[in-house]
Amino acid sequence: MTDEHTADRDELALGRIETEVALLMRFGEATRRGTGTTEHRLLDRAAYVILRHLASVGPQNVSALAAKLNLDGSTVTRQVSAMQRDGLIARTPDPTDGRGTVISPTPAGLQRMAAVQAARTRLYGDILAAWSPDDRDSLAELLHRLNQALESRPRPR
Amino acid sequence: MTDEHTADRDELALGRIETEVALLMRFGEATRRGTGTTEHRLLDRAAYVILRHLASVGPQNVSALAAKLNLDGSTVTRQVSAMQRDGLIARTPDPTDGRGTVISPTPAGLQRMAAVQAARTRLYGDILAAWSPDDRDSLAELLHRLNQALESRPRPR
DNA sequence: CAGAACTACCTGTACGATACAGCTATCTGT
DNA sequence: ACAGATAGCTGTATCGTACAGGTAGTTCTG
Repeated sequence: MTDEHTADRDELALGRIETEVALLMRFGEATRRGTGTTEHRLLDRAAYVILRHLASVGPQNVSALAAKLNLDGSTVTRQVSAMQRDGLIARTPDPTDGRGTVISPTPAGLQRMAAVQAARTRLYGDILAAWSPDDRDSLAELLHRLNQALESRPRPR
Repeated sequence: MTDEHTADRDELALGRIETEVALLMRFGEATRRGTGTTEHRLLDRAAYVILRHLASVGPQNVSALAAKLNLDGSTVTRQVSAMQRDGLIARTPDPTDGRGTVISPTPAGLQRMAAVQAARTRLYGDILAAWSPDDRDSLAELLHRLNQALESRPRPR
């Protein structure tokens, strides 16, 4: 912004970030698809994210979940139905609103979530085995800030 | 590994990384889905990735693309067919192998790819407007290293 | 307080991206 | 020259998602 070198450097960094995020996304998807192996036999990803959210902020109704996850309500309805069938969450009528249904994680659901989380953490430990603690911290911190930046800018258009 | 404090700190960082990557993935998908708005009207994501790869390493056959993108050959076949229909790539018989088909980007394809790339880079510039150049560089670098680490460990199991 | 407008959820349906299985044409090694 | 491998295509199935429409319950308004 102040001089041309800085502008160039920024351009470059942004391009690299764009590239790397795209690449990471590819990896994530490939992993998700390809890994029927472990976790995803236990818990498909949507269920994992829903459980994490329920665990962190407490029981929620379908609409709140949908809003948080950026998904259509109907999608969440179905995912929640599947999770109920699998005993991962429980539906109870919302006492304060006859239309609503409150979704709560079951102990089994929380336990499965924790197991998947642990497996993933282990996986990262494996992948980042050669990294210094400082680098790990930095990555965690920068990703956190990136997500914050993304969150505060939900409508890119 | 050497002392308990380090181990704890690592655990923590790994957990955070796991969380943030999952979150980033969610964002990416939500953006992809929700954004019929701009880029994705122009170029769906698979096409973008394919074009990027073709642009960076030159014309490829379907199998090579599939391997690189971690996708089934049939998937790539269909994507490539759609891209051919849209004039983004051209198929030519492989002169050195009668079975093969070489996929090359067309000028139109490269141009669309560049436009999407520019749009994305601009978007990141927007999102990271408040970041210092140093932080941007760090993020780019760490993401790059993360992807490298992921790549050298393609089969987590 | 009655009807209108809204909201929460569910169900039907459609679509896109993907995988797997099976096919044909071609190539390669013995 | 034949057997087996490989490249690509097509058929079919699945999964996650969205959108449209329906029903029941809630809130607002005159």
